[in-house]
Amino acid sequence: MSSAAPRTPRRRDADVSRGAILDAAEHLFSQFGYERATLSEISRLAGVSTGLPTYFFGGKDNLYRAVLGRLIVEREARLEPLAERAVRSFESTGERRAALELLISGYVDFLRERLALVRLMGREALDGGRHLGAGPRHSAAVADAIERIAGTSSGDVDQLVITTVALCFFPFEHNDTMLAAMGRDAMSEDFAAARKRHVVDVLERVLGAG
Amino acid sequence: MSSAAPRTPRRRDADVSRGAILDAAEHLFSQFGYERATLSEISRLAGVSTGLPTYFFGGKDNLYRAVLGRLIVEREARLEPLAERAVRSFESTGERRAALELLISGYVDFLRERLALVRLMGREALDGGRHLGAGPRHSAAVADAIERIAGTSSGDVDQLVITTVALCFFPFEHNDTMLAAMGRDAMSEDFAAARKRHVVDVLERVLGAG
DNA sequence: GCGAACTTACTGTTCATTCAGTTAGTTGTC
DNA sequence: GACAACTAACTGAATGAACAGTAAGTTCGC
Repeated sequence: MSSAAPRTPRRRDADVSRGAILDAAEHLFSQFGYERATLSEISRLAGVSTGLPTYFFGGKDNLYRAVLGRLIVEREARLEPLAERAVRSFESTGERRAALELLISGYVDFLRERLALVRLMGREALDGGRHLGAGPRHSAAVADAIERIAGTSSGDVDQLVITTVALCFFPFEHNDTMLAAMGRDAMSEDFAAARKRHVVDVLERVLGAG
Repeated sequence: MSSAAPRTPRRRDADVSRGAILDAAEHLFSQFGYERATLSEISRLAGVSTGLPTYFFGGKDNLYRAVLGRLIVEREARLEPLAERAVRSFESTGERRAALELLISGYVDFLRERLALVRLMGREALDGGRHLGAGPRHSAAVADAIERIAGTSSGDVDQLVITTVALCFFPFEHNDTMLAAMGRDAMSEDFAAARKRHVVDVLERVLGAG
C-alpha cells in the first residue's frame, strides 16, 4: 500500500513531497492570497526546489485547486458525522438546545482549527468562486442539519441557514480587523466558548418562537 | 468652491480626472483585488493615460488607500445620522422593533448600494487590514446604536454587535458562492427585503428575552 | 508664457514556467 | 547479491511576460 510508512525514511518520496508542498501552499495561499503567495516561497517553505510544485501539480492554478480540494474533502469528513449526530440527537430526544450545542460547538471548533478553510472560502467568495467547481460552497451537512432541527415551523429556511453560517464564520473572517478593533480574538479559547453560547442562544430563541 | 460645476466643461480638470480614477479603481479593486487590478486597466476604464493615476496619487498603494478612505468617509456620513435617528426613536418611544427596522433597513440598503465597501472590507480583513490605518474597521455608528438599543440587559454586548454586523454583511460577502449555490441573490430587491425582516426578527427575539 | 495636467515610451523588477541535467530508488538478470 | 538498465523524483538557471513606476516631452487653461 502506497500510504504505508516505510521503516527506513527515503530521501525521495513523492507522497511526502506532495504533502509538504500542499501544506506550504495552504498556509501561504490562505495567509497572503493567490497572487502574493509565490511558488518560490511555497517551495522554500516546503523544503523543495522551485520547479517541483509545477512538476507535481502542473502549475500554480492547479496547486491552488488541489489545496482547496483537500480542504473541502476534510470539511465534509468532519462535518457530516457531526451533523448526523446532532440531527439524531434532536429527533430522538426532541431537545433542541442540546442538538444545537452539539452542532454549533463542533462547527466552530472545526473553523477555528482549520482557519485556512475560512480564509480561502472568503477569498473565493470575493473572487466569484472562480476556483471552486460545482462542489458545495459551504457545508451541505450543516445546512441540512439546521433545516431538520428547525422543522417546518420557521418561514424562510434559507435565511436561517445563511444566518447560522454567518454567525459562525464571520468572527474568524474578520478577526484581524473588526474583532481586533474591539480587543477580541476569535482564536482564543475564551472567545470561542462565548461565541458558541451566543450563537446557540440566538438560534434557540429564533426557533423557539416558530 | 472647487466642486462647483463649471458651465463650460473643461478638457482638463484635475478634480474630474481624480474622480474618474477613483471610480475606476474602486470598481476594479473591489472586483478583482489589489494585485489583479492593474494600473493600466484602471487608467483605461477611467479614460486617462497609464501615467496619470501615479501622477495624482503617487502610486498604486496610495491610490488604493484613497479609494478606501473615500468609502469610509461615505460610510460614516450615511450611517451616523441613521444610527442617531434609530437611537432617538427608541429612546423617545421605547419601541424596539421600530428602531431596529430603521437601523437594519438603512444599513442593509447602504451595503447593497455600496457593495464595493463590503468587498474591500472583506479583502482587508483577509489581508490583516494592512491598508487600513487606525480608522474604524466597521461602522462605529451602527455598533453604538445596537449597544444603546440593547440596553444594559444583555450579557455580552460585543457578541451582539458582531452578530448584527455579521447578519447584514455576510450575504453580500458570500453572494457569489454560498447564495449563488442556494439560487439566491443578495442584490435583488426581494432578497434584501426578506433579509431585513429576518435580521430584525432575530435581533428582536434576542433582545426581547434580555 | 507659465504652470499644471496629461501622455508616451521606457526601465527595472518580479514571477511562473520551462527544461536540460542530476541523483535516488527500483527492477531485472545472471 | 551485485551490477547494469531504467524510471521517477528533483534541481536550479534561463526565459519571457506582465506590470509598477519614471521621466522627458506635449498641450491646455488661465
